[in-house]
Amino acid sequence: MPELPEVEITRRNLERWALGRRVVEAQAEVCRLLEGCTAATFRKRLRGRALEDIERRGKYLLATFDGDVGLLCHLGMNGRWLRRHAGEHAPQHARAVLHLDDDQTLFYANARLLGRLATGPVDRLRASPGWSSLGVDPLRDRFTPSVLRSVLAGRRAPVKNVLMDQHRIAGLGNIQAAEALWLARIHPTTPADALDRREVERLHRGILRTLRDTIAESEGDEIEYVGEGGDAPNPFRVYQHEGEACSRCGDTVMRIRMAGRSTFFCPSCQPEA
DNA sequence: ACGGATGTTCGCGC
DNA sequence: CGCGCGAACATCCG
Repeated sequence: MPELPEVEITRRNLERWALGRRVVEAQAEVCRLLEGCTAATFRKRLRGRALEDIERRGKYLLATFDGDVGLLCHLGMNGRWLRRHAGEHAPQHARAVLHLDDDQTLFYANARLLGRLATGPVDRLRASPGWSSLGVDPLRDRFTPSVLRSVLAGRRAPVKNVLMDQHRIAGLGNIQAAEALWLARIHPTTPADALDRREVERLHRGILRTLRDTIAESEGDEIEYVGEGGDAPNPFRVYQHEGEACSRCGDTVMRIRMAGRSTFFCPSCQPEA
């Protein structure tokens, strides 16, 4: 499920589970997620290291261990970090494992192998293309309406596509972009540089609101998940609500295709320019 | 069975 | 250089 909110939840989980803990054993499956290191170097670099910091930028996670060892991680479309206690079985599609010094085990599971796992000196990981080319992170960096205006400036492309361009603004994906645009009452195909000041301000608020609300929502889920899981209802405002009534105006939510992705919007609340 | 899925990267045509 | 598009990746779910 990973866009910025889920990656942030993952970061908090890892921090809570493992900050200050030592990795007593590490393994990784040889697959295309593993970048620039073999299963042997993965193990050698991480074994014996204590986790000192876990940070997020956009949809990337960077864990720092003592001895200047880093683990850079992208969850792709399906990736997750899960915790298991001693004796519990590994999750499906576990691709990497960190055994901690308190008998907990952390699993990186990823069914589709979309994503990335890289180890190495922290500075080298920070300089790698994925991390170093990220745009402004709305929850981490200084993110004001004027910063957003400069992100959108000079872009004729549809505003939704620009919002999903990780090199410009990092962390929004197909869901969060749709949600932010609905909150801001802006049609997704509007050329980015056609937004006026008021619209940019609404979009700025919409981005922060959907990210914060989704994070809060996911935290609530975690608690409920411990018990039993029925199917949670769609927590989003327009995403995947095609054919249903817009919760704001009652008109029918539409779906169009943009750059190969389903794009949901309300034709009344988000009129085409 | 078929189509679509929360991501990124690459090649192609313009 | 930049943009839109489609494909590719491998699996799951409805």
